[in-house]
Amino acid sequence: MNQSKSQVPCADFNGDAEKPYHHGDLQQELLCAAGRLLEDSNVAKLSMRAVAKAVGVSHTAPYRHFKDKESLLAGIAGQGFQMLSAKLATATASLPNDPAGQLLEAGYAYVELALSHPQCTQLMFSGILPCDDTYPELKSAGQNAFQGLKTIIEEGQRIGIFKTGDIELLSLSVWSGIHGLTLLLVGGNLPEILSVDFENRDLIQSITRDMLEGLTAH
Amino acid sequence: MNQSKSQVPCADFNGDAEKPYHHGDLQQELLCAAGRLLEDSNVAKLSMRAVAKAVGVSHTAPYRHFKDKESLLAGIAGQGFQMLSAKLATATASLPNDPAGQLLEAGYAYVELALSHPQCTQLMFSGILPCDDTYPELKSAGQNAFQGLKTIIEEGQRIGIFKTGDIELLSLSVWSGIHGLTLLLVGGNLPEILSVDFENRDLIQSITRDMLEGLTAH
DNA sequence: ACCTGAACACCGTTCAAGT
DNA sequence: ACCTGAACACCGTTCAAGT
Repeated sequence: MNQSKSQVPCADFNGDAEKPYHHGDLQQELLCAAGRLLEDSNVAKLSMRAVAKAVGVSHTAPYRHFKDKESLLAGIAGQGFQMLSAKLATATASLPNDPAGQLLEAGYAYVELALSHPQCTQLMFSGILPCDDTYPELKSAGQNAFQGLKTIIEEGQRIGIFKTGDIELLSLSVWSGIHGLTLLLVGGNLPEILSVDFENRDLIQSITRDMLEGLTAH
Repeated sequence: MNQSKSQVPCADFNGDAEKPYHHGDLQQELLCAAGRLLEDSNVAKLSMRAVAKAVGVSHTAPYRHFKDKESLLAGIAGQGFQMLSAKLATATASLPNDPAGQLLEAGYAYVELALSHPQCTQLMFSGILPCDDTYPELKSAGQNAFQGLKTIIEEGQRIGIFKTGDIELLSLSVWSGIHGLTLLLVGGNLPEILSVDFENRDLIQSITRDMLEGLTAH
């Protein structure tokens, strides 16, 4: 899958591509390479210098495009939130008029994305990055992702299958549940805690059902 | 600014030989100082050398007691899990025969501890530390914390106020909800996402109610 | 405008040597 | 047994200088 950095045995293939002094779109290439390197290890071990080297540029070049390392990380996290919004939108659109089903699909989407980009997911919610206006793009990307959930709850209330109540609070309850499960999965905490090795889909299904039904006996 | 040992302004108070060559309980002191320094910044910026300096020992001394930096971090996280278990136990004991109330108290306890040690909380679930047998103490501390929740669910089922079902799956649903809310609070993601500035207690209460009642309209 | 190389002040970790 | 100091291979970041 990803052995890209251990060694590059046949690195002579750049003979035909005379790298010009000015790079094409260095900013985007740095972001892209950084995202890849991030998943190869973890946020603590991602280095500016390694990113620069990965795109074949001097170790100070990134500072033309990113104020510092945090700013680069904010760029990666922003992309993560955008992917999340997109996946949630797709999941919602796939089951029109079925908010309960949409919730389940949203859960799948959330977990799937998180497990395919675990380090990025950690970064997005790690508190390393400020959530205020320091990185406006990061902030709005996060808001968009939450909006996706709110839309589902709103629709469920409108057609009368979800209980009434503050939409943001209900959305937060649902998000917390999915988010908590996702981070436990990503963090690898579950295998040591559950005595049975459940499939991820079963876990999401179980949690979604509990969120809909509640814990109380009837 | 590197005058490390050339001069210390008022360092004569060690005349009574307070500091012997062999330190009292260096391991515990390192752990303690590391926990403090961690909360002063974040896990990425915590350095072995700074910890050593904080307890007044050479920067290589910590390696007598911790194999590497990760091992030190595991020690901090382990303490965090122990505190969590203890708080959950206290919360549970405070309301005997009232599992629903215990759930709410457990939620308060979880959030309270997390907000008073945010960086430690991030570390505990960051995936930076392996959850397998690499750090047995860390693993069992985590299991103990989860056990606290399972006990509440079990009791609720026993007296018939919680629905039947696999205890671990139900516990996981509950934990996910509380955990998700907690991490969103700790990560600072909520202020940018909720348009109203709720009190933490109200958020926990709202989520606990939703977990008990469920989202479905009746 | 965009990139480089040297430079500085840090890191984590190892190891021979001191007490 | 426990700690130190020098050493090594890294970092992030700055800045004068090159194209």
